[in-house]
Amino acid sequence: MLQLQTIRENRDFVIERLKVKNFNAASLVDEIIALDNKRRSTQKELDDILAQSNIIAKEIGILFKQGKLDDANTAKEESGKLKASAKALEPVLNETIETLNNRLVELPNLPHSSVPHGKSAEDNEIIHEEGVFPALSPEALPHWELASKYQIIDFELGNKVTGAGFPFYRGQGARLQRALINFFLDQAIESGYLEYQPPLLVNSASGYGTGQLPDKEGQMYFAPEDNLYLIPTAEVPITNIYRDVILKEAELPVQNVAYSNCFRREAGSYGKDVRGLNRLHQFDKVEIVQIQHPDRSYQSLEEMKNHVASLLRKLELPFRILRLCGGDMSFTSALTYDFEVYSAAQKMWLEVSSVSNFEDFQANRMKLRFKDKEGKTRLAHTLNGSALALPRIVAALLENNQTDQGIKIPEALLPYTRFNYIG
RNA sequence: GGAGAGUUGGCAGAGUGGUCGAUUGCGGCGGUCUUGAAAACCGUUGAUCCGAAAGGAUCCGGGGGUUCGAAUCCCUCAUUCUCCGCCA
Repeated sequence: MLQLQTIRENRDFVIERLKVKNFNAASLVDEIIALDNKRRSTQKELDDILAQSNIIAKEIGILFKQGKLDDANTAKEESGKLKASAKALEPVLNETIETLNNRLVELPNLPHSSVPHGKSAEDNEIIHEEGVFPALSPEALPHWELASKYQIIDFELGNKVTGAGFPFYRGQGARLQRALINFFLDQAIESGYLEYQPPLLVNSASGYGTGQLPDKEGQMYFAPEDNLYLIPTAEVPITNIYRDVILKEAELPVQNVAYSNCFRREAGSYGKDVRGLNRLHQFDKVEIVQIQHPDRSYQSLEEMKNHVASLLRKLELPFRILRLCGGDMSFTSALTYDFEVYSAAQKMWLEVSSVSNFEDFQANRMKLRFKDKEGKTRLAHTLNGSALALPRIVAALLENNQTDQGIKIPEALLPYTRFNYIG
């Protein structure tokens, strides 16, 4: 969430910026400012009462010691009155704070000044494109058919055992998955990231910390018996490591990487472009997360962007980078780059990574801070990106590299697969 | 799953109803001394909110309660340790 101070001091600027996200913030912002004023005056009032009653409580202690029981009892009465008025004020204050917080989390992050205006995915700005489209014969197969031809991914079996969107990977398919995971992890480690293996279930405090809760609750699988959510991305546990943490400036940047299964209900997205590996309920992803000094977070964003680009280059996949427009960006992001690979048999661009700078939006919600050189406590910036999500990478690899001898494995993966062809 | 014991500041560890936001030690920071460093000595050292400041309020695992007053008493949840049971 945005900082109150920002909203208070830059009302018009906040409203202006959020127009880029097609969000009309004026009335919400004014309501927040009004609630904040009420909160402050109520708190002042309560603080004064408490201060008064603290003084009396101390006096009573002294009076008792001196044996002045009558005076003590008089003071008790007075204290009782103060207490009653404090009791009356407390719910007012709590309610105000609660309403204020509820309003505050409705306000999206401000988009960076470079974010293009726009309504939907069509308005995203293509900032980079590289690689060559493979020349496939007209008989080239989409990946779901290649998957069954070589018996490497079994969607039907997944339907039987679990349900749609939970495929089995088999033989060389399973080994390719494992190879990609290790390749991605090793590449990240080489770039200075520290590997974690996170829990796959998280509590609700973590869900709030990274912003999945409250608004995207329906997108997560939930285990009610234990009140835990299956993670939709490793971003959730990895970023929440730092919830309520104050880092030293010297510890920045924090660079973490984690492989995890990701679970998404994908409620409401049935029907379109969901064949094969294009959209799954359970998939594998390697995620990179950075926590950085506010002055250097955009530098980190560029580094992360370059890291992802280098992975796709090594996998020899044609790809492009988009700068998301205001309308297509997530609620929490200030600037997002999407990576898409070209899957040549489907003739479709598939999103395989999304790299974002959240600035202090997540950090404010989680109270993730650092102590700067002057000893001042400040909010840190958080960033994350997929590096990479597996299923669509696999889809593109299968489709683009199909040959008469089978599916050709790119050079960079050979040490990991230890086979040159699938088939 | 059952029984018992814990949870205090960066860490260790006092504090069982009254001036305790909290003794002390370590660590950190600043200084004296030194060519420099170490040692020694002196000082300093949590977070949040309100306030221009002075100052005030809140926080001793989370939440609730008792009391004029709670780190200290009660309830509840979480968590750690020990023992028993079960188990990859």
